[in-house]
Amino acid sequence: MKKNARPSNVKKRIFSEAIRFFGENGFEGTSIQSIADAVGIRKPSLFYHFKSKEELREKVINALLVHLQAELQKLLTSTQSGHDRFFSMMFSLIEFFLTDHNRARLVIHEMLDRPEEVDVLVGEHIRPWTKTIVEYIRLEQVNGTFKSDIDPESYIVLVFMMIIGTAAFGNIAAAVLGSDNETMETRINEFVRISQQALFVDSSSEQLSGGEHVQFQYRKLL
Amino acid sequence: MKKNARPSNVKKRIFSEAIRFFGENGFEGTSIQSIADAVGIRKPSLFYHFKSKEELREKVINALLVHLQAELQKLLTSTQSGHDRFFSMMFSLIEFFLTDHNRARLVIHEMLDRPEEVDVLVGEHIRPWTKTIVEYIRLEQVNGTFKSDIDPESYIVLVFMMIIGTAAFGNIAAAVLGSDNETMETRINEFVRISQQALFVDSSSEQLSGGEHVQFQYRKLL
DNA sequence: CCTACCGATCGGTAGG
DNA sequence: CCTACCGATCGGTAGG
Repeated sequence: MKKNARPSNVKKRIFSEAIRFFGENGFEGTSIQSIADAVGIRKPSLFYHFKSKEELREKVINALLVHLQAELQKLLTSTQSGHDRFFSMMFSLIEFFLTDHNRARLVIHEMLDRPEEVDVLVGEHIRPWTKTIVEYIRLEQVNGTFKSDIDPESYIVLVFMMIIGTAAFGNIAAAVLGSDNETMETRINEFVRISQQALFVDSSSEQLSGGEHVQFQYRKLL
Repeated sequence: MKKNARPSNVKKRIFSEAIRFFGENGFEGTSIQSIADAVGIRKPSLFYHFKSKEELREKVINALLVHLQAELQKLLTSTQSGHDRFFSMMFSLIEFFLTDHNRARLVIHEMLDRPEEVDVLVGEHIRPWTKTIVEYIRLEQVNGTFKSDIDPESYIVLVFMMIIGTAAFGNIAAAVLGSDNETMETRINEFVRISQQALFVDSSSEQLSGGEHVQFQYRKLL
């Protein structure tokens, strides 16, 4: 009976507090004690659910990538044109990281601390999806819709960097410029503009339709 | 006599080891002991030069921004056209972070850990330069050389994210895509392409001249 | 720049 | 899930 029991509430709460603390302060900057305090249990009780701090880290980052993978999976089941699928995936990424900026912070912390391990996990969960996008970009290059001098792999990585950068420290970067009127919305608008104008051959027709598509969806986030 | 002595060799070595460790492992992930070991002194000796770990952190990040500021300053003294100055500053940023990826890692770590403090320092040392760039972009928008729908502030922030992202985890991100043939050079080429096509109205003439300009310079880094 | 030492906190275990 | 406890390491000080 107890063998097949689903994760207890306590275990779930440890998990969500760990995501929060690891995202906010990083792994080294987070003590098991602080997580236990936040959950409302004693420190040794935490080791009943997770045998070490390291295991907690691994399960947290793994869960995040599985979650993202599931979000991307949803999109494939709904039959769409390549065009729609492409922008849906782009939006899905934006939504995932922007709805909780600690996700982006967590990923960045992990990429800094354990690049090889993150590579393995991303390879398992995310690489199939990036490959799909790469193939789609190549197809549209042959069709003449997308610019021929795009390097699809680099393009995806750079777009990804803009997304997690915006999510992780978007709100702070405004002060860098000394302008108060720069909102998150204008930042995302500019991101959409940049990533699309780097893509479409005809930046006056196709680009606009794609732009409207993405803008329509991300507005739900704001 | 000793009062006016310049920073001793030991102090300098503590400093450079601190940059290395803080960049590689972050502030919380670095112990004073490990820095002392790397320098070849005992731990308490370090506190003769820096009164606390916190002071060491502040001086390290401050020195990095002063260094970057100095690099940007150089460009203003050499009289150039607005066009050349713009691309020189872009290149200067790329060079600064790509010649030592720990600089980018350090900045990212600090932005994650102490956003407000980084804001203050960037405001002091970097904001004047971003303002110059913003003004130049607005000028070229009026001239009709740059696209009218650019949001200059957001554009600069997003370009900055691509640069430090590439410098900090550029080499790792290649594995994300499962392609071995994606080199740092193609990544930077794609970065230049994206950031320029988002800028120029006429992407077949001006863009190419700008592109050649930047490409010519960053090749020195590779 | 060193030896000697400090209280606090770290991740983690024993045993219930 | 708790109490009681562990060795190791943390940043930092005293005093020379």
